[in-house]
Amino acid sequence: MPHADEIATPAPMPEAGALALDNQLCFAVYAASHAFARTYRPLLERLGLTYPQYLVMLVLWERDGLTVKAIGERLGLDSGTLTPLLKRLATAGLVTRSRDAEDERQVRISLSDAGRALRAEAAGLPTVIAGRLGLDAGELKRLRREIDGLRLALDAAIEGAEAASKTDAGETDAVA
Amino acid sequence: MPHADEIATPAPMPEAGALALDNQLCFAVYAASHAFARTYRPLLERLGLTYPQYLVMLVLWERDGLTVKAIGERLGLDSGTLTPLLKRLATAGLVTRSRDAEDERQVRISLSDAGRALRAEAAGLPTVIAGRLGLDAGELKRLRREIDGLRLALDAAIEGAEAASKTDAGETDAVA
DNA sequence: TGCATTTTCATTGTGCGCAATTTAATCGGG
DNA sequence: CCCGATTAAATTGCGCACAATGAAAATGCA
Repeated sequence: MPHADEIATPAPMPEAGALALDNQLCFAVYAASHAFARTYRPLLERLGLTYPQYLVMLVLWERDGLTVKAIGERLGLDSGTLTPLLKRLATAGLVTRSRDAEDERQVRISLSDAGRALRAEAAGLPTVIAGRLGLDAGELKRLRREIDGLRLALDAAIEGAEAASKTDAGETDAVA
Repeated sequence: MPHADEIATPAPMPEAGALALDNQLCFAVYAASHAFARTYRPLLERLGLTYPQYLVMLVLWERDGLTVKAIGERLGLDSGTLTPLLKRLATAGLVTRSRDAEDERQVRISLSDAGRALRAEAAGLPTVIAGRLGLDAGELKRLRREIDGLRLALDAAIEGAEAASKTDAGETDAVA
């Protein structure tokens, strides 16, 4: 190798570090998302659910009988992800899948009795997680809104992203 | 296509909603993480990288010649994820994989010339994303730290999570 | 009405992400 | 020095996540 970099000092690049991992907001979000999933996993395992399946159940507990498309819009997932996931939920006996009689293109997802009953089992989960975070309800709400703002800004920017080659990045040299 | 299919099933659960999707901090983080990935994807495609591959490159650009284990600790990934990913990076000619002579168990990942050169191509990416977020550097830094705090709190709580059956969740009935 | 277009879901293929297991190398106590 | 325990990667299996494609049903417009 050209340089003997086995010496103690790290950082071969003394540069400011727009590319520094620890400065990346995207990595913080990526890592936090995995941390949530890791935290939920053992709790959801007792309910026989994966984390994405839990999200689908949250949607259905709010409004039963949605179409695959409606669930997908709520969660930002497409049929390629949802179709096999919903089939697994159906195999587990938590939902039923049936073609809509009025529009045979649509598949409606309905909770079974077991699926409805699972809601009580899951009711305590968010509070357990919130407790581990050590934040009060107000802080959690504020943070959630800020992070929702990130998603909204990114999704809004995706529209016309390829249309605009003009760098509208502005003058911030901040790091995301 | 207007709505008009909502006749049959109005909201079955009028309850306050610790389980309401829109109250879930975890879902906000989950959705934001996917939004970042969706935003980066077309930009990274030009570099021939996926988003996780980009994270590995960020790590290697900070310090070359790390072991698989060290990369995994930095990113929170295990060899089951990293081994095939690193093989793809090697196939793409961005890194080389070699057994450590001192400890044959370890595999060291070293940047190729092409891998080092790619750094310049990626240098502008974070600023592009930051521009789309419409936040200044200070806001980005504050948010990143708060979200890092979430990950730290969750990871800390994972230790002894199954050991402690006592609910030390405190008195908040907030929602995560 | 006829037919192209659009919508909805399913399918295929690639690439994570992680649990569980395997293999090989190293370490450590007797 | 030997042998069990530990460690690092690799492997296997399953479940997302998403692009691309396909098929069937509904829509719309000449």
